[in-house]
Amino acid sequence: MNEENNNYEKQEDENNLIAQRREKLNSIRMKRGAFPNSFKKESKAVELVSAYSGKEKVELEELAVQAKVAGRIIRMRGPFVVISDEGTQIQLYMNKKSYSEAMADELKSLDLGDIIGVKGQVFKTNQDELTVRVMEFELLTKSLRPLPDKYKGLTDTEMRYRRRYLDLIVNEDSRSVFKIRSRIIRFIRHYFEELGFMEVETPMMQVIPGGATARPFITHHNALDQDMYLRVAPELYLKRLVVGGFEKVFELNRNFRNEGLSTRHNPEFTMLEFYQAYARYDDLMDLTEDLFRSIAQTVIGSTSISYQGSEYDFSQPFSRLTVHNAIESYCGLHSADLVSKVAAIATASKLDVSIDESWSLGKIVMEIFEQKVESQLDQPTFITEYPIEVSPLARRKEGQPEVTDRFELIIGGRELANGFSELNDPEDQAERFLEQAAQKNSGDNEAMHYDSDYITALEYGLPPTAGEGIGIDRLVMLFTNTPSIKDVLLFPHMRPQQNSD
RNA sequence: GGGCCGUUAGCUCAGUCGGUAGAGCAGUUGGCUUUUAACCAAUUGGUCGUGCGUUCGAAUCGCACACGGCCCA
Repeated sequence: MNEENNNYEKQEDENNLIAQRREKLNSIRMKRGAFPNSFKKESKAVELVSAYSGKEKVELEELAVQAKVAGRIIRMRGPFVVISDEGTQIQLYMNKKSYSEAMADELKSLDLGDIIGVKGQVFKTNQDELTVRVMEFELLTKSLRPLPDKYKGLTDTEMRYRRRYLDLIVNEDSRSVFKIRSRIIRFIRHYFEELGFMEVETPMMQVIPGGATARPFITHHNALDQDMYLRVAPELYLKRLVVGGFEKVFELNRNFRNEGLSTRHNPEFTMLEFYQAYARYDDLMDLTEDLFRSIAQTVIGSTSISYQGSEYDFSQPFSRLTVHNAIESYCGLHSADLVSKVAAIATASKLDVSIDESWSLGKIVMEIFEQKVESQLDQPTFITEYPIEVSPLARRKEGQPEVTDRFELIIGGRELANGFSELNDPEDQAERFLEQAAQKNSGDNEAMHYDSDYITALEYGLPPTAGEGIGIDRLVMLFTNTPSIKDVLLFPHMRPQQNSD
């Protein structure tokens, strides 16, 4: 505490503007409690606007409505002060000539950014602007730091991410993105509950990280002297619940992956995963189409949306293509070009896709797909028949054991969802885990661990089940037309700044 | 990991050929007081991202580093 105070003392004189405001705060402290908390807000700006902005000036004079509102001062022009109350602006009329000398001094010392509470009568100005004629006002919180430019706002992307609160004060667009995010998440919960799914919470700290091929974060539990991992996916726990008889479950929460940052990747991100017993992967494709259509309809208000220059109409069925068909049609190939490992290596080299010749056929095929096809898939497309080697938890396709009953949904060249019929054969699963463990031993730190408790669960019997994960951040990017995952995360991960003291 | 671009006042940005740092906004003082990016007058404010180098002299040229953005892998 002492140390903090010392630092606080030291950072005085950051600049004149802040020093001047500190002076003002000090003189307030001399007179009274500088941070009063007894003001009761009786109206929201948004309520006043919706109730009275349609009324005529004379009507309002007759009604003589009294209002008690509070908010942050974001504009001052002469006797007019505009406050922002939860993003809604309302104008106040505060003419110092109509106050006592003491109150006039108080008014004069108000700054942009201060939070005030006021009481007065609602009226309309000659310019037809709804306004509160302030009879009494009280400074509730002094703002020591000046707000960004009143016209240009805060445009520096780094500052917008690092000081999100400032971004939210001055950029209504940014507020809107996070309101839509919240509505989407609320809608998804409602949607799954209506379908009879139960929301559950499974461990975020796991002894064996499973459910996805990704590098985990490692932490340590001191009392047990045990290394633990932040989960890369909840999948294996959710399927244990299906074994336990919770046949329709979903979890909507954070996953953690120890990988780089990009416009599509943040180390912690939000994932929806859901599992339904007695369903197949094609049932989930139908559900996914309906989910996207419903989100667009309910949250955005239209089944058509535009995203970074593309238009997507979710009232239309999504196209469905196998991995092989997609590569063939987007790279101008024939089925013979991917039929064997030798052929696939030659094809990769022809397409200038860098691969490792020790990789399996399936992995080479997927590398070609990811490098040459995925980014070209603009309109919503389900890609199916993923190779078994890259799908260690998915059921084999009937009569075609080298591929799985799996799909991914690609929109705008990005993976939005990944689902499959679950592998419920414990012996096949054990072999797949062994294969993953072998890859891990040979240096692939994204490969899965062998999870023997999960095998035990499967041995008790997992009913035929289908499951899916949907990346919520990317989904929100799509519906808010934002180019970077940082735009839809309130506090995206940033490198620490130097000289921050 | 590689390439390109950016970093100058609280915010948004100029800064010519290397020659002693500029504007608007906000801030301060005064005026005006039913304005709409309010207006009028005066005025304060800078470790030019950090470090090293070249030079008589560096915001400007060179090198390295940091952070951010975009593109590629």
